[in-house]
Amino acid sequence: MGRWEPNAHGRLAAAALELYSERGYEQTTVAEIARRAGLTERTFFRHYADKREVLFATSGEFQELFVRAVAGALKSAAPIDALAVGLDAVSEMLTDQRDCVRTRQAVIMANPELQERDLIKLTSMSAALADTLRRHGVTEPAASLAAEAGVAVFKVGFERWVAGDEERELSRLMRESLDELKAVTAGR
Amino acid sequence: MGRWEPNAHGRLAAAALELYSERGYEQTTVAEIARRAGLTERTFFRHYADKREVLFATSGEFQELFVRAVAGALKSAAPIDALAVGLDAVSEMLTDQRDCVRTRQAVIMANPELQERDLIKLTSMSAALADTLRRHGVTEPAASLAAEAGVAVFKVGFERWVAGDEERELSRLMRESLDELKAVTAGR
DNA sequence: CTGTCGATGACAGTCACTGACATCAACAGT
DNA sequence: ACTGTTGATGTCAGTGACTGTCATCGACAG
Repeated sequence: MGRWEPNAHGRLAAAALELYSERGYEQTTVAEIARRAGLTERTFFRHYADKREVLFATSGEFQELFVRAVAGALKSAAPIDALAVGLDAVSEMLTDQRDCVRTRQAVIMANPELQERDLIKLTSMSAALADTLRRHGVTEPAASLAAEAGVAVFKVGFERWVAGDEERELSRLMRESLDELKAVTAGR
Repeated sequence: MGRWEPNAHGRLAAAALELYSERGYEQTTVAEIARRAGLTERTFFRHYADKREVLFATSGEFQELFVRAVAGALKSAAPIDALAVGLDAVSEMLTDQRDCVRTRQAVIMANPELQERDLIKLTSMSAALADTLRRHGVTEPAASLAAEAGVAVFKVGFERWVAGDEERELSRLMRESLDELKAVTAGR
């Protein structure tokens, strides 16, 4: 057995989400998060680069899933259809964790600093998708634009899922959003 | 004559851009910016909410120009064509200030915190465009998606303009980007 | 001449974040 | 069993962004 309680990383993330959700992001100090996790402030910053990052621990995993799904589909599909496959993959992942995702999103939406961090994660996602498209022969600027379009569809579909009642499936909302984007860019 | 030198706001913005550009954003303290502008740190924060915001003083004006152009065109054009008119309007505005815009963009690209702020300004722009589309009868989610698409085209066109040589006109790059987006969402 | 106003300065305080060094269980090699 | 190393953590003293509060004092209205 180790010298310390295991999973300090996860304990910090859980404590942070609780506190941000209970009293708000700004009203929570890093020292409080660390104390609830049974650690010190200094140790918090050894696990997370800053006070915001603790809410985005899984974003790398999320990005990888999206990118892998798109890369797999690209061998036999047009870029826009490969992106649809990726959107389907992430929809499934999010559907499994609906309550946790909603709590987290409520915290993010309540604070501009967290929204900024969220946006740069989506930009990172867009860059990774564009890179994948390029590796499969899509040229610029089509690759960047397709990736941006895919992320835009994700943003709108996700927002509707979080805001709406539980009846509407995420994957269905994603497909509807993609169809709307196609319609609107076609001039309708 | 006033008690103080005029245009404290502008002096702070100029001093900040200089210092960020000369030695980098992180290596510059707010006290240094204020001193170069002949003011104190406390006064800096009366003019700008934080150290980042001083680089985004004109973003409100920029957003208004874009929105107004789109709103004007919407009376007789489809959403996507109205957005094209807006892109043309902002292209003209930026073309007039090419050197200053490039300096500023180099500073932003060199620092993640500034990129985050840039992204939330673009999101604000997207929200304003979506609102304008809704006011002109476009329903959700088409309005949000069209707005996101317009901003995506702006991002890609602008990036190519800043990165490329001076021969390529911004408005031309914007139109090319929009055409590429149409092509890629149509499945090609 | 006088009272209000508005932009600024002065100053103390909180908190996010960092660097440097100390601690000490676990573990490997002998 | 002895010992040196390792790695996650604690401790502590910073720096700098940002805020609240009160003082200052030309301009300007009446």
